[in-house]
Amino acid sequence: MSKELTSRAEDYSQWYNDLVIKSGLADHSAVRGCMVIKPYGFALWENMRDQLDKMFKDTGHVNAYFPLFVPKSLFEAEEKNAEGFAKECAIVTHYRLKADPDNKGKLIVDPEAKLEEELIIRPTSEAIIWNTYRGWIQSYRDLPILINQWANVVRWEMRTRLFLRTAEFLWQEGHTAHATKEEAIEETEKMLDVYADFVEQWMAVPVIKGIKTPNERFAGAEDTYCIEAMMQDGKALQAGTSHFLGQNFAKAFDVKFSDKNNKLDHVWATSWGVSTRLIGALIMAHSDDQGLIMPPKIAPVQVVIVPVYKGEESKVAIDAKANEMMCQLKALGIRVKYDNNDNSRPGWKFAEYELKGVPVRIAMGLRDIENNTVEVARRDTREKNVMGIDGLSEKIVQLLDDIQQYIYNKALAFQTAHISVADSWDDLVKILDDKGGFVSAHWDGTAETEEKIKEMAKATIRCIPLNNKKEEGACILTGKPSVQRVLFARAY
RNA sequence: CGGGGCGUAGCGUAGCCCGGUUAUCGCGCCUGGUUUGGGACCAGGAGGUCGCAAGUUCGAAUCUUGCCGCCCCGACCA
Repeated sequence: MSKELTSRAEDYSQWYNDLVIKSGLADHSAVRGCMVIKPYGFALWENMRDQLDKMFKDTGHVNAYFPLFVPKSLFEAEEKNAEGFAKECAIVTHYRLKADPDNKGKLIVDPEAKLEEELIIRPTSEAIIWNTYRGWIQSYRDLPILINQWANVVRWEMRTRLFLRTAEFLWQEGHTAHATKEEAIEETEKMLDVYADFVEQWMAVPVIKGIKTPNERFAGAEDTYCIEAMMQDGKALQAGTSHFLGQNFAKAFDVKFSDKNNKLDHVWATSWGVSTRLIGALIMAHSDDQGLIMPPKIAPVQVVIVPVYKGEESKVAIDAKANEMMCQLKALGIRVKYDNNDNSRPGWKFAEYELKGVPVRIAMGLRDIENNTVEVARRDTREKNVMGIDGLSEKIVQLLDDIQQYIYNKALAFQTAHISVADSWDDLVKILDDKGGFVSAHWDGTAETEEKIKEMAKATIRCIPLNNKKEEGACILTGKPSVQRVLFARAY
């Protein structure tokens, strides 16, 4: 493995790829477009998943699991949804292989084993879930249903990138059913808030909450709410979506309930999801040319202790002291690793844990044993300080908090600095070209204009921010009247 | 699917234009030793269907044809 990471300035995209692979988060696999999530990457995902799962449960949701396969007839039931996903579906057509008579040791698809009805590998689970809900819902007393599932889905993307866009990815998808429109909208907004809280407070990535334009809406939704994050190269990344589905799926799957007055009505629905793509957001929001920078709250390892030996006898003393410190840190709930592997030297370990983004590194050598100190280095600022061992654990807890706050503030400052206002077409293009980031500009509200802007400036409307201030203006492209500004950006 | 690049040891590569002993070098790996405060050093060692297939040739990593795969830029998208 080469020591050097491609720098962000040199080639941002290459930096990202190098970083994912060299830090041990994930690797390309033998399957086109599919990645192997390695233990370090999966540990990160588990921490994210566990926290989200807790937040879902705290808001009244329960987990369930639905099949990977969706019969084609169910898949096509909600027309817009089916149409939206049709061109990126993997399809199972057969259920058996057999020995190839012309080619010893090889297998062929058994033509006798063709399925009567093709099965779609879920790109999302609305169809199979709403088909199931029909049997669960008769009365308003059966509502609401607040279910989440942790699953994998497959979307046959033309071009893939580790974490950001893979053919198969892990995610969670919430699917809720409600008696009233108001309640469903409330749920949609509530889950958007959960996502925003998680991404900001746990991942330390500031986001902008908003609503998608009809063009950018989830296929089959009445409204798509989203959180948008800003990456260090000035490109936006959709970090999570929460959809108000209206009665579309209830109508497609004939899911009705009797209200208190025995009046029959279709059920109101929401769905919401975040995926392993969040890991991509995390990497691109915080990391630097030395490697990853993990937010302490979800870092697989929060503190690493590196011993600096000098001769055999020092090992005994340092190991003892380090183990004692590790116990104290663990007692405070800190995820700590003591790396006394003697195959690599301290300098190598320092670089390695910086690459992996471990928030705090403690180096402990003979010098420290004598002085009752350690060297504490923080990954975010790369500052090093010699600190006394007494009362260190509590200081480390505080330090982890400080780091979490610091990287959030840094990302927020970057985001704020990358929200620009444009009042002319030339300004819009110039800002997108030179600086990147979000550009707040007027838009006449038509899909045609949106499409044209996308073609001409390669920028999409990321969202109409929630609580957007109403403001009379002229569309940046057509000059037609506009009632508010929207956020444009080039995006992942 | 269009444009560009690339496939040689676990990783990164030289050799290819102009065919010819045993395929180069670095990292990593194994054994032993010395080391350890920012990616250690010495000695010895292992590791290769040169992406696959066919062709040309006395002889192919090198030339020809076909195929496969990957990466990057676009179109599609979370």
